[in-house]
Amino acid sequence: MQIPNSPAYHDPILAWYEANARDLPWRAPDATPWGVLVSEIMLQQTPVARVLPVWREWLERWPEPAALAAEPSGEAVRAWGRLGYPRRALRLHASAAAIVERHGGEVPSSHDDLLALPGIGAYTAAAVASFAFRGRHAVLDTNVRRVLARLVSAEEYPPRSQTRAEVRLAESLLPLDPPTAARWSVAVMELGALVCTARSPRCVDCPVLARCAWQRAGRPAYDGPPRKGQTYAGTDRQCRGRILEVLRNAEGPVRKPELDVVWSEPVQRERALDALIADGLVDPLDDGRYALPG
DNA sequence: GAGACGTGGCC
DNA sequence: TGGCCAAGTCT
Repeated sequence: MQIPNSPAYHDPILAWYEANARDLPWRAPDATPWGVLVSEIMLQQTPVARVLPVWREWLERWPEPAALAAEPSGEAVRAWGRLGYPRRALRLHASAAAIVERHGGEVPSSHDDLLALPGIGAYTAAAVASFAFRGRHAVLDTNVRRVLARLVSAEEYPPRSQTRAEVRLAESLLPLDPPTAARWSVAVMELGALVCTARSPRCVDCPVLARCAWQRAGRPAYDGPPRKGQTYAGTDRQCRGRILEVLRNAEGPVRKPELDVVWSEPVQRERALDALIADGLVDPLDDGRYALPG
């Protein structure tokens, strides 16, 4: 389905955003591209409320990429705290180093240069290029995908994995003027986060309710294939989390028994520890102890 | 392209 | 209670 670039969609959503946007620090006028980049990595699969305090600590401690790059990667992992998916901290540290080496310490503004950084995929490259540099890029995150699925495709949820059709649709809806496109992108994301939510959407507050295809169709329930539910208890992921938590909370290197106590099943425990080492999240010392990477 | 990868809050 | 969900990326 092709929808022309249309102010009929743009104006109500942009106006809604002006009136309803959350006052988030990475959206402040004095937010730097580095601050935006850090926020985008932290916000991957992680709610805003949990990101806020950690983001403030990071930006105070490492106000620019060079400051982070100058520290051991383990410090990034430790400061990551309980945000989850700690490989993100490692990749952010590696990105900071790459920014210093390849871009003179300045976060690059081009989508291609951003995409080349570790931990930055299509979404994050588009988000940073848009929100930090006011560029014109299709920003297709889970919020935008859901809004477009409903507003245009009359589906309660978007497909399981992103399709070319979704990308084309998002691009076709992008305002022509780059700064306006950047504003539009963040506005649609915010609409998805606050109104057009996954469960119990607040349609009465929607600025484009009258144009919503899903609404006009009678809000039919999702009838596609079951969406993946992630188990956690008893998994390697939980085991890895326990091990890393010990290391984060320790002052320095710890002995093996201190790690062993967090998981009773030895085969899984060893597998998880080996995987953490392979991922670069844990450093096995010569003296047999374990530490966050140096 | 399916599966791995953390953590916690909500209904 | 427990499944679902949260600004994804990588292999």
